[in-house]
Amino acid sequence: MPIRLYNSLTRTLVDLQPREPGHVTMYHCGPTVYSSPHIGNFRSFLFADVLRRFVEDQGCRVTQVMNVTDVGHLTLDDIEAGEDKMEAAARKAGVTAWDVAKRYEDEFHDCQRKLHVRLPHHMPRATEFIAQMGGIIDDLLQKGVAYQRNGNVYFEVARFPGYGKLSGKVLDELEAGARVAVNEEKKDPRDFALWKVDPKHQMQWDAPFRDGVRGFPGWHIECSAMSMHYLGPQIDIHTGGEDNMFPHHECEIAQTEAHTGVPFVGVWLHARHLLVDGTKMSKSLGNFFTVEDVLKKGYTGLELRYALIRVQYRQSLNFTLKGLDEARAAIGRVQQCRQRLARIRDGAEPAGAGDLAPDVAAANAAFTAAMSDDLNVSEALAAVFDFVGVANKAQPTAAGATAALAAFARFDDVLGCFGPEPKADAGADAPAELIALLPARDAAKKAKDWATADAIRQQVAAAGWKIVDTPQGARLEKA
RNA sequence: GGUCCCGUAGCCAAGUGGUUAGGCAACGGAUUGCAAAUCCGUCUACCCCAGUUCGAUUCUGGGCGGGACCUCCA
Repeated sequence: MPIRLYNSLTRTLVDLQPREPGHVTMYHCGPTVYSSPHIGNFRSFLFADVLRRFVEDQGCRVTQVMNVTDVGHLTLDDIEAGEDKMEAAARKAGVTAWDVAKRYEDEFHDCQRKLHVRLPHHMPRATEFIAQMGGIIDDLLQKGVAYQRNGNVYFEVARFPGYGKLSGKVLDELEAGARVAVNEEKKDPRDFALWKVDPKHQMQWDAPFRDGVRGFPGWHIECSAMSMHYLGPQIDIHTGGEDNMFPHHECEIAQTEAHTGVPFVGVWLHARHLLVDGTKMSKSLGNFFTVEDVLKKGYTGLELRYALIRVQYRQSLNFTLKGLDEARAAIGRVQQCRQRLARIRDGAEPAGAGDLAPDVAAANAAFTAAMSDDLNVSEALAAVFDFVGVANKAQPTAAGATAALAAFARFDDVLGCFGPEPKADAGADAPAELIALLPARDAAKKAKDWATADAIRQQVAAAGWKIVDTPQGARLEKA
């Protein structure tokens, strides 16, 4: 079944057709490492992760590149002062911009691990691709689509007819009242910087192109350089947050295609921003959460991951604490089901005669269909939960249970939000002294000595576990 | 001002021109010595107004409400 995706460039659903059959190349606009990653960032990154996992699930090899932007961009407040976000963060913390970048890059990777992200094959830093950026700038200058003024290099938008095709921005209607800083150097206000010169800037490099002046790269050029380096001039998929569409991706297209002369990206995908409590997340509203903020509240990475992927990427997702509680309950329902199946498979619980094969096939088909439909995770989850209901009602054979478990393993391989298969004996990891209590509990129950039975239950509960009574005797589960 | 998205039961959220999505919560029941989990049942909705239609939540137009982008932003 082909994977249908919504191409932002054409605003249509298209079948994913990799340039090289069986191999999909993806580039994702990654984090700018000047502050702690927040849940909004990770909605986008988890979307990219789920996309990669599903493409792999469908039998394609994937090569995935995500950049780390460790060169700062101008802040709104500090534009006048010529200070960028990383340098502002560095100044406030009393360290260098390089220190800031390192610290937050580490934090980003830590969050990736905690949210069970399958790591991209390459995660290059912008600062390590200055030479490659220079090569493109040099070429654009030679081709006459870029020009230099006082050392600053600008891309001349008027020389690239396709400018605006992604974002739909009409060239001569970019609102005069908008935040377009007046810049006398530019031939046209829409022209964007490829290289900037500012002696006050901490991060500086000798110009990596002919007749250039020492400075630092513009914001957009890094993605062109890095994607081209790893994936060649044409890539299958490029993702980012919806805010990246303009100007960032528009500029990427312009400079890359002006340089290579061929279409840059097969399918552009943009993730919708999430809302928190129904409104835009912002520090001033007090509804701003970093990944770490959420984990500190006691939620697991899986729970946060579930909450962030459960809505299709093109819909705005309303993130709430209640949603995290729902995620916890939903994951628990799946894991409970898997554990029972594991017990049946391992003979810890009597098997029945049910052959789940048709149900497994139906669930897999429904899941695939949902995910193939522009990554409709909500519908895919519905397929998973429909199957939970079927499995819970069934009395499967050991083979049937095994097949069902394989289906769940597959669902988790794609979504990554349920966790590993629970052990058949969930109490195996319990402290030995608790396990030792179980025979006494069974004996007490048999003797109808409820006082002793309850005392044992309480003792176990105090240690963070719980007793589950079954026809096969009592067993332990993590509370 | 320009461009674009959305409005589904208590909450989250799919989907469809006519046949109860799903999750969470709540309530009732089965099961259990008591529990947990599970199962059964209840709650069965599509912002408002027009239009098209045999029939609209689904299409069209208008309104109201929320949100996004218009060179900080995932």
